[in-house]
Amino acid sequence: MRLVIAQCSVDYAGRLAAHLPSARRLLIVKADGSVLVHSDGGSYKPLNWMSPPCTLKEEGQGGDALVWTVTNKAGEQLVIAIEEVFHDSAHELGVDPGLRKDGVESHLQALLAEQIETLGKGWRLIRREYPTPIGPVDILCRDAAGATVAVEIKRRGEIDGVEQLTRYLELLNRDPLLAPVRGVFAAQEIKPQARVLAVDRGITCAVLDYEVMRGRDDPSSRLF
Amino acid sequence: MRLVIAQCSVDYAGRLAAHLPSARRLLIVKADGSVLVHSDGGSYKPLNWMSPPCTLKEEGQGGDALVWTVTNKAGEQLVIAIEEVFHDSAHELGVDPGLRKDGVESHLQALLAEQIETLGKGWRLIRREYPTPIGPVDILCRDAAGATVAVEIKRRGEIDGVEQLTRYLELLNRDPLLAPVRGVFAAQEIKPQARVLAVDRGITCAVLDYEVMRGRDDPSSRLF
DNA sequence: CCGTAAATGTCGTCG
DNA sequence: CGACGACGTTTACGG
Repeated sequence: MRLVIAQCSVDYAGRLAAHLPSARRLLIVKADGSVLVHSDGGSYKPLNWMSPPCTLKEEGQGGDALVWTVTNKAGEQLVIAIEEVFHDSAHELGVDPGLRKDGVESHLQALLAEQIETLGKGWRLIRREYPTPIGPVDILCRDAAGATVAVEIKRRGEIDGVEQLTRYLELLNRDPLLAPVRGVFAAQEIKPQARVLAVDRGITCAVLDYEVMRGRDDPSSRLF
Repeated sequence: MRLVIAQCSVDYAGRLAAHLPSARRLLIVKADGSVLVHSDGGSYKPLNWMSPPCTLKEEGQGGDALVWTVTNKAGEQLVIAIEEVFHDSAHELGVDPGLRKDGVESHLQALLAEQIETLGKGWRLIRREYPTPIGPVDILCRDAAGATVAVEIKRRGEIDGVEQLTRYLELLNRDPLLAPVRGVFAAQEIKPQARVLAVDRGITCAVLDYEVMRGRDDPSSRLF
């Protein structure tokens, strides 16, 4: 990894065109050739960048002036005109062992499938990821009376999720072996507008308590 | 901006829990206190990070060992345990003038409004960003026969966009001065599932060629 | 400040 | 390799 602090201007020509006027910035060149241009604020997103795989060509322009041209397979180009370099260092980092995550939707889905009676006493799981032509339904199950229920799970329940569940319900209800199928929209948090839309469509809302569900979980299935 | 190359392990506890085993990594501390943890590969996204506003607390553990604790307003924490430091430098960068973009959806919308006959001979623009209670319709126009048409524009046409247009159409069709209103889903690229859904709902799909439209553009309206 | 829509989204997963 | 959905999405924009 190479770190450069430099006064530079940047142009990107690819999926769109973008331009950065001259200023002092951090340039990062990673081992895979990718380049990031960071300012001293904003957030984790660089001002500009080129994703790997790509190649960096460095050309002198006389004096301190340099031009870096970064090109990827698709022909997208990032051109960095360097006026002055204030810092330039290289470092060996090696391969990163990578990130372990816990608490995402897939885990919520696994927990709810295990503990389907969270939604109602006597409920039984049919299957997770029940396939339909427009994609899998998170959970398909039967309530105590034997009626089919489709469950859509989100970490944060917003309008999109209600739309998604609505599409599944429309499709599932065309299947005479399953119909009538009703819907449950389950999330750790449900936005007011999503709840209004769900209720308007006859969909039940269920707020899930991740910590409680995790507490009831079989510990062998935990990540760490 | 401070740049540190260090052997470190990282834990994040916030919206989810995440852990990074010990490895050599780049740590960036920006002027606003935000922290990025980068490996020597991947892409522009850090392995882990804390967005501003946040505060960094640095504590010695004896020897080279250090612990950085980064906390934000919501109580989310990023804990970086540093075993060994290989590089540590600070740099003044100043405020960045920011990025200028060209070729995003707003530009596509402007071009299509200018060249509305791309969608059909004799079509006339009513207006861009036609307001409705649930948000503005990208373009409202009339076809050669004088029938109202609502156009939703995307760079990449996916299911979300069809849903969005469907909501607009439902609303617009309640207005007796406009009804019947039909829909056109216009994008540089339309995904198969989005096309299926659109056609099923009687929405016409139109694939836009940005380069061709740009060639026909009035150059005075360009950003640069 | 909240809600919605866009993004050079990026990233995983599954066909 | 493409399609699809999640994301600590982040970010910009409007009310």
